[in-house]
Amino acid sequence: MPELPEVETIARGLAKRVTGDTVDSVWLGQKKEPLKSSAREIVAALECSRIAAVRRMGKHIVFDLARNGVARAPSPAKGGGKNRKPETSVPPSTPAPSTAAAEPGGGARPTRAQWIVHLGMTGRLQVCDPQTEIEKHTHAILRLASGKELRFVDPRRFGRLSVAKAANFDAGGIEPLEIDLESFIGLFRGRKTPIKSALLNQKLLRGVGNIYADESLFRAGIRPRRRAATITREQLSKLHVAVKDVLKEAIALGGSSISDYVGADGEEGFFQLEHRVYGREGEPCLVCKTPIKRVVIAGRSSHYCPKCQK
DNA sequence: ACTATTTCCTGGATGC
DNA sequence: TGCATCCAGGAAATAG
Repeated sequence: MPELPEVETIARGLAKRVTGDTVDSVWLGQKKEPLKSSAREIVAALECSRIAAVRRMGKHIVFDLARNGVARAPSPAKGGGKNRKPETSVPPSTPAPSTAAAEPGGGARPTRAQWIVHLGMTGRLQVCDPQTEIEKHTHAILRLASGKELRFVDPRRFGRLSVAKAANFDAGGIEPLEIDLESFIGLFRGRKTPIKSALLNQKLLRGVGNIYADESLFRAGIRPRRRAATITREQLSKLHVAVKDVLKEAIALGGSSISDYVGADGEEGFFQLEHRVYGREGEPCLVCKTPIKRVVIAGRSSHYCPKCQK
């Protein structure tokens, strides 16, 4: 379940492998759930674009795309949205025959767009050779000029693909690793919601998920159900540090993972930050030996030490 | 304007 | 062994 540290790790791995490469063609599966933008838009943005950069914003992976502004011929029928048959896809479209090539380059403005990938719970991006067997639940394949393929696989389909045409994707919220103390405290002012819910709210902080929310609250000594507005400045100050520390430690370890996580290459195996409370219901607190409690907040399992956290 | 709850998905774990 | 049930969780949608 990729949260900020895992996404950061994946984005770095992808950046190493595909930056500078060009997307020759795109195949999209027939399942519509993973697509937040239309298939047509996604294909149009990706095909013939160069991957200028790969980076993380919150839990999103952002591919910055660049392309010289040569007017391309309208791509051949993409199944027009409606009557898409199963196994629809975008044909291995060889770049449209020369309609544009003759253009003397005059007024060719570079265009910018972004491909946004959210991995959801089980999403993975693999960089592999074309002959690698296509896994079940593969929803997108980008064929790259280098000969490699970039594939999006997501069994549970909580992941999402979208494009931002003007390269103006807004991930909402503030990066937890960048926020200063006063802004951090300001996020919670006047909020009656449990602090745990506030931490998970991507419009406030972007990138904190269930695991790191629990771990941060443990380190700060705050119970997850505490109403955000009732927490003292002093405690929020501790939380500010705790959130950053937890995320930084996890990034340093290459992202932690529980089950569905696979690295950018598709290889298994990342070190896991030792969880002090997450998933440890009933086990002794590592500080005071009190059994860790589990409650449900906002539909999420929330773990805390009833003695260390107030 | 907020906050709380429900919904979407599949595979793995559990129970009988 | 087989089948049903439950659970995990991010974020959008819905309800209060």
